[in-house]
Amino acid sequence: MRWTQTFIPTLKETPADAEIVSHKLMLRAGLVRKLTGGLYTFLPLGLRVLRKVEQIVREEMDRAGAIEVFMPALQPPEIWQQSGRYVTAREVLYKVKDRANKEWLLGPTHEEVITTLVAGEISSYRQLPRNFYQIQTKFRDEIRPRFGLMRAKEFIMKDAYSFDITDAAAQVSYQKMYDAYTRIFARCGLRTLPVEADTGVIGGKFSHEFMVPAETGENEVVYCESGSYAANLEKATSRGPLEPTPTHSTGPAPEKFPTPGVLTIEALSAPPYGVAAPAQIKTLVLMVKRSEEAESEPVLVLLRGDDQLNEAKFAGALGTNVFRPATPEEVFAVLGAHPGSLGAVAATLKTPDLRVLADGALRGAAGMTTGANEDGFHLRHVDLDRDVRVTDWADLRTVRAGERGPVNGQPLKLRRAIEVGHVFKLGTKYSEALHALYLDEVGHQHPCVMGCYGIGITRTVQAIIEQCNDRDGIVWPLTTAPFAVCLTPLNVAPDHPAFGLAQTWHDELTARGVEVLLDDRDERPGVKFKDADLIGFPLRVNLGEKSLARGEVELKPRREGLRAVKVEQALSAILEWLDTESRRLAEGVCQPGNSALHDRSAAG
RNA sequence: CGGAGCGUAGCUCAGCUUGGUAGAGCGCCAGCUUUGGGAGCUGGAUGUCGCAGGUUCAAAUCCUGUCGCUCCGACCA
Repeated sequence: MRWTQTFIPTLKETPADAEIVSHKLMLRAGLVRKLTGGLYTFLPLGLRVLRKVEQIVREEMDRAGAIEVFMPALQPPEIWQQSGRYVTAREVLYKVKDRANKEWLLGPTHEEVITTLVAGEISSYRQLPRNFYQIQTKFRDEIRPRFGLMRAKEFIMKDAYSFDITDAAAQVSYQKMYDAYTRIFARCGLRTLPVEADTGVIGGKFSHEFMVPAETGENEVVYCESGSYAANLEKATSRGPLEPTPTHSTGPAPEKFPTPGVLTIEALSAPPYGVAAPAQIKTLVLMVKRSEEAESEPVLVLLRGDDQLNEAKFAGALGTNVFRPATPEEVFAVLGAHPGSLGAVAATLKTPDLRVLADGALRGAAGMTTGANEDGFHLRHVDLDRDVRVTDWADLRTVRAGERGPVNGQPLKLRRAIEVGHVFKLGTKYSEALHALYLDEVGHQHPCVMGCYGIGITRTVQAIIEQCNDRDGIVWPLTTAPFAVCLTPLNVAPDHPAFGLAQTWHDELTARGVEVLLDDRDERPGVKFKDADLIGFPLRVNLGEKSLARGEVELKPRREGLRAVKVEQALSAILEWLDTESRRLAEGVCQPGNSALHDRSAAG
């Protein structure tokens, strides 16, 4: 390909609406252009990268035995009503109407469609297992699209759905996808960290997210250096807070004492009270909706004073994710006091059958201090077991860095990350709702056990840029670069030897299957060098008069120094470099332990 | 949806406080010079100042409304 024959609008200056480095570089390198918030046009270079990631995904999905299909993006609302998600997912659903005023949905995902297909086509255990996948545009009415392709209204996703006869078989399908994902991201040149993920209200422990460590990520992951534990913060557990919870009773009964104006844990831990945060009980009031029709009902949540509620864990413990903090008015109605003076001591409760969820870190807690449900007063000498009627115990706290990991007690670390893939064991939720049933050997009917597996293709493209860049621009891994080689003749006069040579090599390399871009622009060398570095071609070859006079050209790998080679050896040197580089990447694929934890230093 | 900020040339931005002929740099076009890390000089083209109202002799500037974008939060199969 010749530079002047394609369209590569690079920018010297950063567009004002880009915030993170990958977004800036995508725009500056001419990979994409914004149509409007959350909607982007892929320009030729961006499209080439996109196709490369798609191809890697396709090859690994095929290798893992998945079957490619292509489903409609436009979907009938009926199947969403059948699965129940017409209501639960309503906030992300784009709805359109046809001329007969019938409503249609733009698919944010395809569980309903694939399950409907399987329901009609598969009826025997002999036809299972099956894993169908597609690469397709998804539509989600994101409340706040941001960071370019990271969170968009329309994006490309690879989604796969497995159907098995038993739970055990579904686990095998799950593991195949997990392994395929590990290979996919390694081949893309991404260092990812698979973490245990929240399974939400569906429950179960089979969900992993593939995370790209990056300060700009929207997720937080918890991990330990030994690699024995890694989880999304929403899911992460530990052996508990570092500071122990007091367990020695300090008095025979709770004692009320005045605390005028004290509304926070901090205020109560300061003089003159001096009650350490771990010796306080934090009381939260949440309004929970058990079903669409039900009224919100209050639930008390007890945490240690220095802990934060983990809402995902709370949702899991409750079996619903429809809840919100109570308003001060609701709080007063329930407890007779305002936030700052709340507590769960049974004797102070107006409603004895109020549901009380307590975090495990409070087990056996004694000599604690908490609100008295009377504005301006607290209670001390509170013993959990003696004074509080806890309905349910659960792990509800958010893990903090430094705590001991659940697996081998190693200290936990926290860092931000971008989610690029998610594997999830679904169970029978959709197969039951949409009747994807099979007959077993003895003629009994069962719902298929399902799994779903997503990769954000467009997000992966940007994640690669976020991880592989330097001061001068993008540093593409060879496997996902828009072109492997950029030939840069410094003179493009038709009869100039540099240009002639570049054209010959371009044709020669192209014939050998190498993806070459010939920079045939009549620009000064500085412009060409800057653009090539900005876009980040793995290898640049400079053909200039000075070195040609010595019978040489220059090989400039994007992340290595300049190297002069004799003209007659140049082609084989280029091919050899590409060969070495692709072997180097392939080795990375074979070592999935290529720890994503140790960032930057090993980056491009 | 709550909070904050921004909409002026293709891009980055100044001008707005204190109303009075629409600006700079880059890019673009032409010419000359230059030619190994975003060249120099000369000349040129380019704007309903996001949109709609209002105030005023006069609005990019002040007021009201509205739309869009960005960030923080809430939300997020």
